[in-house]
Amino acid sequence: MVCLSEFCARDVAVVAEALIGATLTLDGVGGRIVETEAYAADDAASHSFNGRTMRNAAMFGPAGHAYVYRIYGLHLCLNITCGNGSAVLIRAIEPVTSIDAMRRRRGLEKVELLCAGPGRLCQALGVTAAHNGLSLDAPPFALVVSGALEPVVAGPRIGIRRAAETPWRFCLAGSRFLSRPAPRA
DNA sequence: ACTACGATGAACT
DNA sequence: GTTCATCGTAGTA
Repeated sequence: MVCLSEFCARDVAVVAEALIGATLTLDGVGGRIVETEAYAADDAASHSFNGRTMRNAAMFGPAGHAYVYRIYGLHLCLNITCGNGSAVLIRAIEPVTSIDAMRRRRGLEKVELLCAGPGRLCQALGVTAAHNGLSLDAPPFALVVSGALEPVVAGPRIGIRRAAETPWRFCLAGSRFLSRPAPRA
């Protein structure tokens, strides 16, 4: 496999789909990515749509880095940058490693819910605002993309008002770890 | 300075 | 299905 920055520096919808099945960890805590969304630069739903600002600066930095932002004043969301103002939101992970650490942060909870949602997975992995801009190809992060061709279903993105029909949410077909039911194929 | 509003999650009915 | 906590950011003045 080519290096991560090359993998990410492609069409953001292609990257979002290709990231399904990849393994993401932070300090060894993490698992398999099962749900993503693509946000392009020329995309009315994207934070980068109105140009570079203090908050979205990481989206305009190198591909393969973290873009972390706060939403609704309380939750954090983690994205993987794809260059030129585009990024992939990580919406759900299937917990694999250090599930005990996730439970310490999230409380005793069904494993299906530990990383089922962008805010939940940030809490479970221990993502903080200090991780904004860091490479996902170096500690404390590790991101290993899957060589296998995963069965993916696409549908509309969650929780946006503009460009609401664009089918840029990608889910691992049949996964029990999604933030919401997968769109019907 | 002021204001409106989120790429959400949890706790309700 | 509904409500609401909670605040940084960005747009406006």
